Amino acid sequence: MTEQAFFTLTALVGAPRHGYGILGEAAELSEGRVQLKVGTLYGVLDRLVGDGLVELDREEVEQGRLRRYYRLTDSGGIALAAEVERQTANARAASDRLRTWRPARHGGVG
Amino acid sequence: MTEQAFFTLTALVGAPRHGYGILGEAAELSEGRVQLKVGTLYGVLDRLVGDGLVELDREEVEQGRLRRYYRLTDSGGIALAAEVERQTANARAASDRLRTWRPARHGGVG
DNA sequence: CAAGATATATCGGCTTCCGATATATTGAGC
DNA sequence: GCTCAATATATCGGAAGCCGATATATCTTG
Repeated sequence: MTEQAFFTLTALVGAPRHGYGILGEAAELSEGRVQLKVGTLYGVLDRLVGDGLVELDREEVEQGRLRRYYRLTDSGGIALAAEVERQTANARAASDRLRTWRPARHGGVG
Repeated sequence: MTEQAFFTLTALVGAPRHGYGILGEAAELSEGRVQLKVGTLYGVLDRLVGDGLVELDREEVEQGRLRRYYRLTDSGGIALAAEVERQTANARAASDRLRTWRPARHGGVG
């Protein structure tokens, strides 16, 4: 799963959101480590819908502008939870190794 | 940073390794969640060397076969540590949200 | 000689990312 | 009315990156 898909799914946890709203939500929950660009978003959404991880919730017209809301599916929630565990395990594996690593040294004992 | 680059850097923490050895090491430390394929490895290594995150350590001839050992640079270690923090933060953000999510429900209160 | 493991390296197809672009509405400033 | 910016959806093309296939070469097993 790509980081963009990961943030899209996370943005949809709890409440359906429309495309443009996902951008802002992803930026917020990543605290500036934003990865989602408008040129990426709709391709990601199409793929997630195709994979059954996300589905269309409803369409609204707000102040003349169309809003297409998407919703996380059960599969999407499960896939996201699995990805969280995977990333946590990966980060821990690297973190454990880094504890024994000394900066500015190569093989030195310090 | 891609997951393949992440595992390559992690495999090089602590001791220099040659390309083929990185494959096995990455498979071990990911406990089967292996991402690194032989067709990916050398492209990843070239990019990491180009970015200064990894450098050539030495070349050996073991039983007639060339072994090219790579070593993590200081920049590489710092970049890996930053990536670990990033992924940990991402996983936590998603995890926090998922705690409030109920499977097999859409808007239900349970 | 053939097959499999080790070891490096390249190629092409595919997926994905993302800036640019297009379309359309609302609101602010002149 | 016109321009600029924000909101909102959508597509296109270049670029990056992944990975199966392929090539080369050695050693071991049969």
